[in-house]
Amino acid sequence: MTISARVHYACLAMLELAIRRDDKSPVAVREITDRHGIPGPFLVQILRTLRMAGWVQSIRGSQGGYRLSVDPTQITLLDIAEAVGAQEAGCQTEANKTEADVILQAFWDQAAEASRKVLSDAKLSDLVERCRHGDSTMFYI
Amino acid sequence: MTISARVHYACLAMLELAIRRDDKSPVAVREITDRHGIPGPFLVQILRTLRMAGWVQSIRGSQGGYRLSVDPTQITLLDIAEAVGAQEAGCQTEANKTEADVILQAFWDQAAEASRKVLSDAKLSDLVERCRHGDSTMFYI
DNA sequence: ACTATACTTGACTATTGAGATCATGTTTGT
DNA sequence: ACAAACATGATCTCAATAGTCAAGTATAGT
Repeated sequence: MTISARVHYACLAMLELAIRRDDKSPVAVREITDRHGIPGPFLVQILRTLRMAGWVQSIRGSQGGYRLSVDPTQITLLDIAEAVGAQEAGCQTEANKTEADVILQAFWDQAAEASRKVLSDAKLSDLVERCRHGDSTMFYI
Repeated sequence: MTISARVHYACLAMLELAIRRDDKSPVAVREITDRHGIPGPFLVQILRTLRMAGWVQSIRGSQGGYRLSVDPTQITLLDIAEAVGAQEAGCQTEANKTEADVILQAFWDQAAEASRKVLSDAKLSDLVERCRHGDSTMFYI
């Protein structure tokens, strides 16, 4: 599971929208790019993907912007990463013929699964909480 | 932890050399490439890296080849992957300024650590055993 | 109705790194 | 001497990521 800038940006945007989901007015793209230093048109591209996934809603026109349209407890970092196209870490060599290939592949799969597990345990709502409490300290295993 | 073809090939080569470490004569590059369908010059490039890591020894001249020069119980898949340059999955955006950045980064790190853990538990000697017993079935957690 | 603001869409460019190859040189067994 | 086999560095191709541009559409506020 490779975390590209695209994935990171997508998560930042979702987090921002989740934090401000009770605002009266929607969040403008500009506000997100300014706060996090994301290239504007690039974020728009990413938001489009998120909209097609049904997770954000866009409001056009002046005073427009984006709004979260799902329950933050139902979305995980893994969901977001996969939606914007993080690719599997599994090194799929076309035809695994030899036994050694198969054995190694099993480990690659297992490693990929381990990181997927971490990300699928991270609910968007948890991140919101963490941001609200200014709790940027993490507990590693 | 992205598993590139380079990493996969490196592990295949190390595994092959580990299996045949008690052979009288060294293993020729040609034998490895033939068995696993690895592009010849590419494998040579990888073997050079492994030699510089001190894990294989090259014997020049006719009847030459490669030989494992370390104890297979001391080398893990993670070691090999890092030696040939698997890059961290951690998406290091130059300056993590905002708190959201820091919080997300912690998850990327944690995910990377999870897959590193899997690979660091896989000793080369274990793989050799598995190959010897024709045991290509894996036990997922 | 006009206009500024802000999202929509699709095409486009640039940079990077992985994967792979080539040519030429060096070493060594027979 | 000859051939087999490794050594080394340069080079090439291709795809994906990161990022840009331009022309268009919708809406709020006046």
